[in-house]
Parts: sequence; C-alpha cells; structure tokens
Amino acid sequence: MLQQTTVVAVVPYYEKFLIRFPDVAALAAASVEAVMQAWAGLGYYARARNLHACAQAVVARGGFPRDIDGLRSLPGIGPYTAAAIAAIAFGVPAVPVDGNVERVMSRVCGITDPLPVFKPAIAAAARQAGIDPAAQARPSDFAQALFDLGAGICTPTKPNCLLCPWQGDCVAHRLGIAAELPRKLAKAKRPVRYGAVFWLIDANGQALLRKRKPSGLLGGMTELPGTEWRGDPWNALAEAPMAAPWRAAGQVVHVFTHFELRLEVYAAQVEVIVADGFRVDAAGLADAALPSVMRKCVAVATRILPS
DNA sequence: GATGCGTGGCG
DNA sequence: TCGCCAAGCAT
Repeated sequence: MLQQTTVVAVVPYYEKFLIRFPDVAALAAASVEAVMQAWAGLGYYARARNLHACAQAVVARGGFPRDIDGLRSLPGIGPYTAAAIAAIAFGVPAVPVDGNVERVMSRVCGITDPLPVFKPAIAAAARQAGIDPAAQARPSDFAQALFDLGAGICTPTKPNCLLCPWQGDCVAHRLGIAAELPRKLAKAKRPVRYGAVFWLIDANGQALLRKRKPSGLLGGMTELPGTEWRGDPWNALAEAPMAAPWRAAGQVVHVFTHFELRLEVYAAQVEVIVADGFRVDAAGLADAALPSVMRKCVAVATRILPS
C-alpha cells in the first residue's frame, strides 16, 4: 500500500484491510473482486491485483521466501519491497532504496546527475552505507532510520541540516546545494483528455454500472458507462447507452499521473434500463469498487438526480 | 530505459 | 491555482 502512497492516505485502508483479510491465507482465499473493493479509492490498482496473486503464490509454496531473490520473484514485489521485507521482517542485511533513501544518498554523496539516470549509483551508495557494522547488526533499524532521516530531516525542500547526524559527511551540505538535490529530468506537460459518463437509474432506483477490463488504467474497477476519452471535446450525447431524457449534470475534472481527464456527466431516469452492464442499488454504492474519479461523477450526477 | 499507472495533501 | 511529491512495479 505504501508504494508511492503517503502513510496518511494508507492508514485507514490498512486497518480495514487487515480486519477483512487478517492473514495471508485469508487474503489468498478471498476473491479478487473483494480485494479490489477493499482497495477502491487508494489508486494504483495493479498493486491490489498483485497483492492478491502474491498471497496465493505464498500459500501455494507453503510460506514466505526469506531471501531477496525469492521475495523478488513474487508478483508486485520489486527491488525496494524485497529489500524492505528481507531487512524488516527477516533481519537480512539489505538496504531498501525508496524515494527517501535516494534523496538522502544523493545529497550525502553529492550526486548532481539527474534521476532516474543515476539511480544505480544511488542504490550502490546505499548498499555501501549498509556495510557499516552497526547497519549489518540491525538491518531493520538501519532501514527505518534512513526512512525517518529522509522523511523528517533530509526533506525534499528546506532540509534541516542542523539536526542531521550525517551533516559532517554530507557533500551537498558542504557545497550548499542540499536542497537542490536530487536533480530530476524535466517532466512532460500533462495532456488533457475529454469524455462523458452516463448516470442511468431505473424506476426501482437501480443504477447501471460496468466493469473495466482487468488490466490498464483503473483495471478491474467499476465505472459508469461512458464514451472513450479523446484529445478534444465533442457532443457525446449520441453515444449514450440508451435513449433517455438526458440532462447535463456538470463536469468532473480528475488528474491522473500522466493526463488530466475532463468528463461531462449526464443523468437520466427511465422505467427500465436496456443496456449492457450490471445494476446495483444506487443508494448502496458504498459497496461498489468505485475509483475516486467515478465517485466524483456519481456525486455530480446525484446532485440533479438524487438516488 | 521509458512509459503507464491513482490519489490526496501541501507550499 | 498548480506543480510536486509519496515506503515503486511491470512491461
């Protein structure tokens, strides 16, 4: 859950998740739909699919691998997570390199080349630091200490070098460029895409939903029926799932990692829904695995057409 | 190696 | 308001 996601955002999901899936056996036995539903709103949904597949792999092989390579072979576990589990769960002297550690090491070593080009050098520097006897003796504490140094002192902007235990060894601090590191390649501008979604409920208060394909953007999540997303806006009403007294409810703007999406929301009520998809009680949408962008759409639609 | 993949908070 | 960023991984 913590992959690219803040602790504050994760905690409530983590607590509910552990109640629902208390151990690896329970997670492996659950349906992938149940896992997606518990993950809905947290983002990066491939993590949820991978975690479920990972649990099943662990159960199938009779337990967790305890070495880096074995962990690394599990779905959703890459170099960082493998090292973190090995060090924190099993006391293996490995140094997990996350964004915090990259920042700390790039500053201590004074690496001015931009990420991600210089990632390997930063990882090597972290490994080198882990060779310290104290780090070897307490791999978990060393990893946690590096995280905390990055999160609390060696922060992205305005690092508090005065409190830093590594100040005397820090090349960037000596050069007065700590706050400028690590340098990063310029990001491409975020393009805008346009589309429309349709909120359709029948006389019984049932709403029409669809399931997205299992992979790709919002893979496996539930969505409102809608159009494809294009580079330019157009009148999408002709593409509604069925003829109905459609009313424009408003626009939803949602920012994804690599593009911005602007969705026109249309709403209508009919006697009987005749369209592809499945129906759920519109008042009980809390149980649906709706990603945040779709929750926004529902909120806009129900403003003019309460469920 | 570069790109695709969510979401919310903060300066 | 907006760009940056967060305990990255898969392809």
